[in-house]
Amino acid sequence: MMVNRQEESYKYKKVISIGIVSELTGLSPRQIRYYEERKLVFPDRSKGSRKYSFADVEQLMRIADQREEGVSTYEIRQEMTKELRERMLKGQMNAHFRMRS
Amino acid sequence: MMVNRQEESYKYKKVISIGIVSELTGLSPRQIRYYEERKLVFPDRSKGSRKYSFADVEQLMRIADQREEGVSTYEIRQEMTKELRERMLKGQMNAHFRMRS
DNA sequence: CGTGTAAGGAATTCTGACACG
DNA sequence: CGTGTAAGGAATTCTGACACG
Repeated sequence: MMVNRQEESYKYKKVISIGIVSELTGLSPRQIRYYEERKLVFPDRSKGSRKYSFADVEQLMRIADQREEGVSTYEIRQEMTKELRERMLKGQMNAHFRMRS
Repeated sequence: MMVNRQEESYKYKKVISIGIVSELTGLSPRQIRYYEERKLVFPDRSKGSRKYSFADVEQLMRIADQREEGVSTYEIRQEMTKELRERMLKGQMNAHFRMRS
């Protein structure tokens, strides 16, 4: 499951405009912008307009699923922060004990 | 070097507008459109406007290199057709003899 | 809270054409 | 042949705001 650097970068390169993201996710541009306001996605800006990565698109699809289940943007944000904390902790443990994942 | 289907698709999904492709390749929109006219790239259309994949971007970078070396669009096209013929022939041989690549 | 919409402006993209060479 | 540019129009995106609830 290893991917070369070039291949990997496709997933994270922010090159997709909001209209296409809207088509890809089924979310309205309004919703997509609102989720940014709530700090759930972080597009780049290219001359004023938002640019998203495929990773962002995946993230937005997860958000859409959770919203359908009635999860609030605040709760989604909490969950994200929590997962980030866990990943950082795991990273620290790896650094200390040279664990293999 | 195997990549899952999701990962793979990022490379070929046509989601990038011409302005971003221009930034990514250093080519002008005019040049990019011209190379399409010469049948060197084949963007999709989303409501009238061209959409490119990362594979297209790579292809355009190769074209840019060749053009700098003085290769004409006609010659580049010939080379592409030739490579396609070879790949198709190889595919046929695989089908017949169950060769492993 | 989450989303729709109308508003006005700025930037993008499209095509066909003329220019140069 | 390959590329720049001005032209006019259409579609996109942006922001801040009002609306509903």
